[in-house]
Amino acid sequence: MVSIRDVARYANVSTATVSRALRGLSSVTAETRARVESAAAELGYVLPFNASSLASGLTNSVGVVAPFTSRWFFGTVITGIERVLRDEGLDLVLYGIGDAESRTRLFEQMSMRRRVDAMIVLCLPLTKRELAAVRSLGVPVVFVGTRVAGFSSVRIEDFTASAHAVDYLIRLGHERIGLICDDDPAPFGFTTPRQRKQGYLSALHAAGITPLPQWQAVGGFTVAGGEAAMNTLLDGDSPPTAVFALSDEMAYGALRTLRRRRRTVPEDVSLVGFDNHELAAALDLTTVAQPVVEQGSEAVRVLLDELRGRSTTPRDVVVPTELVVRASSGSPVGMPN
Amino acid sequence: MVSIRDVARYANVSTATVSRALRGLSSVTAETRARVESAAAELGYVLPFNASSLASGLTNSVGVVAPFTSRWFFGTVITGIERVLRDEGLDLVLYGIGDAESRTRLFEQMSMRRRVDAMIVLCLPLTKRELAAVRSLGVPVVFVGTRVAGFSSVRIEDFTASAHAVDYLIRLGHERIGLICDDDPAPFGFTTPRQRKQGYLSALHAAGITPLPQWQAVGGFTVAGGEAAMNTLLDGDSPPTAVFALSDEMAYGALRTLRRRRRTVPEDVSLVGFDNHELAAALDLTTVAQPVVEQGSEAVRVLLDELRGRSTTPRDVVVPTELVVRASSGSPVGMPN
DNA sequence: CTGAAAGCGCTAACAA
DNA sequence: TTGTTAGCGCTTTCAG
Repeated sequence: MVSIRDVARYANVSTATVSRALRGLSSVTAETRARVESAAAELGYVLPFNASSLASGLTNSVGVVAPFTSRWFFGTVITGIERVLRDEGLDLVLYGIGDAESRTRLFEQMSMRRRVDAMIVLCLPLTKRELAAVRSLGVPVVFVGTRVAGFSSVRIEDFTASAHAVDYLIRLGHERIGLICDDDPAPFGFTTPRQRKQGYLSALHAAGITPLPQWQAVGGFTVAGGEAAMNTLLDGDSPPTAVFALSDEMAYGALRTLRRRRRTVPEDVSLVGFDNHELAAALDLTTVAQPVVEQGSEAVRVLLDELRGRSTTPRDVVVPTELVVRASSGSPVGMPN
Repeated sequence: MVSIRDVARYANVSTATVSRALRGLSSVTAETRARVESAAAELGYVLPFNASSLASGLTNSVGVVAPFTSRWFFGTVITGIERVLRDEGLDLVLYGIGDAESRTRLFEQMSMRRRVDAMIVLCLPLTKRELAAVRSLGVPVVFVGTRVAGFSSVRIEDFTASAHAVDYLIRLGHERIGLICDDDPAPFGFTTPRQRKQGYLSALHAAGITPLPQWQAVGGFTVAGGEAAMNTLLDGDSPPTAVFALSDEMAYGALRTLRRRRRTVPEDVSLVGFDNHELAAALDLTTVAQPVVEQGSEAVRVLLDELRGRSTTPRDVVVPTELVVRASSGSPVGMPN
């Protein structure tokens, strides 16, 4: 196995110079660097990660903790994260916690200790215990999608965005506006559902509308859940003429129910989702769009600022959302447009 | 920073014993192991990855190369991979190659050299050059979704599955069967599209049907592409009464076109997709289902067998597909059911 | 800007 | 089964 010594000999310099040249340190002549680089290329040499890491104390890796990797939102954030990390020459180590058991295990053993230089946690409000564990890592941590005291975060304004979407339905003339939400408290401790729900309530309140209990149904943030929830809503007393689903995926399920039960959209029921999921356009779904790739890449930028000492106080980056109006929403029948 | 020596002192053993106990080697008394483990827990100690790695020559990491992480298929495979890796105590390092530039960069610098103990490559037929580079890593490599000479693979039978789906349409009574496919050669060098297309052609051929050129349209494996392709198909001479889309996402786009152009499904046009994407059920799409999480976990199992010397010859694991019939397909109008 | 040499903190071989 | 000790292959002082 070719070592740094081979390269040093080949390029007629010391191993220290090889190390410096290959890491791009500025304290090397352009000419020397060129010689070292061509020697390394010639011999097919790259600095072995483990030896460098041991000597320098850095891992050149960032850990990403994600509850799911298969859901569109998470996969898309990860795309944004990965892209910027790789540009910076950092590796992305993925920690999935699909269920309670692996979550416990992850935070008990803290296998990322001394394994990563920094961490990004996706949409996962941590328990006090978990936060303490994460803090004990002693590395910069950025949260995406949730705000956590003492840490940086990148997120959207769930409350405001939801209120705005519901307000749009009110301005269309709707008075009976349903909600497809999640259990409260939500699984995994997600806080997003509650904030979006508060936005819904706030908008109704501002318009002087008192929401009836039968206007709310639990959809569990899945397509199947949205489907069932819409059935519940339609079966209630004085069913809503418009429905706000807290995620596009629940809205897809709701659309299926409406199709099955021969309700036309938006004439019988208007529907608004949340996310601008990749299929929202294909399904003509009005929805609250959030920049997802950008939240990932922005999280890395914030992280790098902390990692490289450019920033020392936690930052809270809020990225903008936008209501995208498509064909699934309109004024209730009998209203002028 | 607490070191292995601190733990050794605390537990009254040598550092070697601490190392053995913490790695779960069998050559340690249960009693000793317990003492070491509690000492480590007490002091919050885990074996630092870089030092262990340098001394042992192993990284305890597996590299995963994926062209996308945001697409459902890839995110889902990664879920399967991650889960098994973590159970085995291995880390997953993600290498995304969303564009040609990052692909080139990855295989030029081979940043995974000495960084991972093994690799999984997702759905990416590599060029000769890239294969040579990967081979030079000297670590086990498993391909998911493509078969590569000299390496193990986990995949489905694209050809057979497609032929079967088209044959189903033929048996329903369809004679004019369209195809929404991809460019040939496909972007990234994907081979899947061609194999599925061959399956389509083969099924038609077996039924004595000569496919007309206007029955084929390019959809680029995206929703928008599927939408456009379906428009093309409908505008052609003697348009098909059934359409086979090589991916569910293209089928979604096709559904949108059909909805917009007031064609009913399946009365006017039957539609069959491929993947059993998470939304296929919600959209009532008949499709070829493939086990996705399982392909990921199976790939890891194959990898572990090679990594641990249990297997030395490449294996080619083919997982089964299944045609899932839903409401988007039926006999052409005028046919008895 | 470059070189010499002393670690970085484990693991593996060997001995007991 | 456990302890002793010599590396693993760089990076980082510190000199020059």
